Amino acid sequence: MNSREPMVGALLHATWAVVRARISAGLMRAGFTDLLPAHLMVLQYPGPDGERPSTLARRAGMSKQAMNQLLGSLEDLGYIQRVPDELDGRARIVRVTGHGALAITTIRDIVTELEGEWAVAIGAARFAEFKSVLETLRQTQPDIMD
Amino acid sequence: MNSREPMVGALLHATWAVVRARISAGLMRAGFTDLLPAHLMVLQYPGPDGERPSTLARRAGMSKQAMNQLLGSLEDLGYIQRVPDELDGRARIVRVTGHGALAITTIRDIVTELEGEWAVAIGAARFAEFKSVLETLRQTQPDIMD
DNA sequence: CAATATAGTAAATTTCGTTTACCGTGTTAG
DNA sequence: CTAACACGGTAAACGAAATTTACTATATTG
Repeated sequence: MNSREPMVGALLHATWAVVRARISAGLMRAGFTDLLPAHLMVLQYPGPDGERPSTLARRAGMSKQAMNQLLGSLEDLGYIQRVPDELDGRARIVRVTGHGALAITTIRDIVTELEGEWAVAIGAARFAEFKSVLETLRQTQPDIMD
Repeated sequence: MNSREPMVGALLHATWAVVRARISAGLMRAGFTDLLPAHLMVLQYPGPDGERPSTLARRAGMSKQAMNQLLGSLEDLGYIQRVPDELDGRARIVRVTGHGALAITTIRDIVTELEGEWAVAIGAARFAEFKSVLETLRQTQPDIMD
């Protein structure tokens, strides 16, 4: 019985940390020095534009209060706005500002570049298969929250 | 140009969240109710036994001070001990207690079970390939810390 | 229309990690 | 040999990030 074999949990976390580090470093280099790590959860794919705070909270796997704090600071920093939903007096809709869109584009470019490197490293076909498996496995878990 | 395609960052993070949730839920069910989420970084594969605090810090990608706080609370809770290193008067060695070993085994069983489900879901061969790719990609990043 | 559910907010608290600063031990260069 | 430096660990203060608890206002349902 071999227990020296690394387990998916650790592997997934470590590999995600690689992406995260690249995004953070790239954003700093691009001048987005006011973005904190937690903000990435909001700006990351597929971005918050047009969504409700509570939808974003569920998507990020955190409470709506926590998400609202993130949105509050992102609003203070000028990346997003929260406008009233015309169709539902209780709700708000997140709108990404021009500045926010620029940050999102920057993140997307950074990740695209990394994906390119990875595709070269292990082969485009294998990498595509890898992403496809990831997507399938993620959907194993119904994201019920709060 | 299709920008509707999910990117690795989000995928990795979401999939890791699935594992994390399973571990937390399983630990609670098994009675380890005093373990906090951050403790998993220490107890997760391959476990801290015989290692130095600073080694664990580097492995977890955090400062040695942060790791020491985790180790301190895990010691208070009876999961580990820190004993002096006989060969180096400055260093300490982490020793997992019986209780700690039980928690580690529990985590390992939970992840093994999930891996089994995943292997069934997508096929054992594809899953093995998936893990292999993960391992390769993780090593893209040299883990230099502190 | 009353009861309940939903969306969001606010404040306090806890958890988590970094920063700054330090002590003691080991290693190395002169 | 010993002075300088590197290394492992620790402590306290702080900052970041998320939860818990509690509440308001609007929608929906019976």
